[in-house]
Amino acid sequence: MIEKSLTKSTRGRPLQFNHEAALNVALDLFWRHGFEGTSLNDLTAAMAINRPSLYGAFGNKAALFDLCIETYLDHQLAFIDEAVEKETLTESFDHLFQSQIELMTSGEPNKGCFIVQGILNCAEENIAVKASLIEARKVIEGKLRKRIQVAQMKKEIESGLSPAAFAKTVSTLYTGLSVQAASGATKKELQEVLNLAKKLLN
Amino acid sequence: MIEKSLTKSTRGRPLQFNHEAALNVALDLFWRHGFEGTSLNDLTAAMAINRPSLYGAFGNKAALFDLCIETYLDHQLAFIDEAVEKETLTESFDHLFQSQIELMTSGEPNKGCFIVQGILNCAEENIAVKASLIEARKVIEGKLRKRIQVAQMKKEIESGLSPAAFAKTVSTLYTGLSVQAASGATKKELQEVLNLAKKLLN
DNA sequence: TTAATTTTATACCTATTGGTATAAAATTAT
DNA sequence: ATAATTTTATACCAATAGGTATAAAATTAA
Repeated sequence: MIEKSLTKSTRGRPLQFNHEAALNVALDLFWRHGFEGTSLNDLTAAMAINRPSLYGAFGNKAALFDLCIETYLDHQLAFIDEAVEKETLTESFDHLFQSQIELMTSGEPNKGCFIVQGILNCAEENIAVKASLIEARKVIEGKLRKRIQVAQMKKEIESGLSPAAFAKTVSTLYTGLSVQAASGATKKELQEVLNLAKKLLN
Repeated sequence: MIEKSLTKSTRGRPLQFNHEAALNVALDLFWRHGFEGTSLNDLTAAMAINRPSLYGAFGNKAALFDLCIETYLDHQLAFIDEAVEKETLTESFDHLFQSQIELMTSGEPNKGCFIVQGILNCAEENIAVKASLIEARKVIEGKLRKRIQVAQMKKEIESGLSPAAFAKTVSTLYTGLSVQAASGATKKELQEVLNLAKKLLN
């Protein structure tokens, strides 16, 4: 019953659009304009489906947004999992921030980070949406913390400082960069910031 | 003609509300819920005036928001001007970030930074609002840059690095902290981040 | 006291919002 | 073929958005 719309049905009129492609289009819109800034008319026009189809396939606007968060984490932020698996902590941070800058200065204008945009963007009535985003950030920060703990065990960095605090500091730099990108900073400017910030990361 | 509503009129029914107090109420709402997240009904209810009075006194919603930016810069961010006038660069940064953390963890939940919230918050149709906010950030970054140049002239820090890039790095940390605050970070957590980040600032 | 002037209050306007009822269209199982 | 099932299309809904027309209320100048 729950998987009604998840399992491919054998009877009835076939779906006339690609589920995943439509989801990516929705993510692109939410990314650029935020949850409240993207209307259902915007969505259905860009996804090239009509409104009841959207509700049938994705539930409602908030559920669609949640699916976009998943899509973003799985596809756009795959570099985070890559980063934490690097051999040294320096390599991890390099891969993390290089990939981030690349992603956030793609598009015209810069799209910044979908998660960060969303957290600041959504109004009070959509508190559930905001909670999903904050949870996503917590997951990311957890991955960074574990990576830092490994580095401490390997004596790569001093074991005195709190991994949680260090992870939050890295996360703070990450969010700062994404806001700068969203404010129009160029890739070159972000690179310069990153170069200066390396004092912090080593 | 232009100053029609700026000059205090001698005839006619007197204003029944305090202009500045009403503005502060509006700032508080916009700060918490953003430009689109704050409706005219929200505004008039909280300001305890009716709609035509708001339009008569402040123009329209966007003009009111612009006035709130000014109010925020003048009153809430006064510590930036204080900071750049400190004797040493270390003192400047200390005052800057201590004041910032204090401000952004005031309120329940944390209000974060009005400017940063606004930049990420506003939709495409309110591009003028966003431009005002980005301009405000540019002014702040300029003040930091000048302070850093002074420090270089006084040989307080090495003269090799670019003041603009350094200022943008400080600004990046600033915005990162404000997003962390808006995401629910505690004052203690922000302090820890700041302590780690001091490696960056010295 | 009356005329001019300014603010306040009520009621309204059009456009847009997220969401849905209903029936036609397209498919598969019998 | 026909019945069952699923998606699509059109049209609609109530609620809310930002903004304004109109007239009453409150004040000062004459």
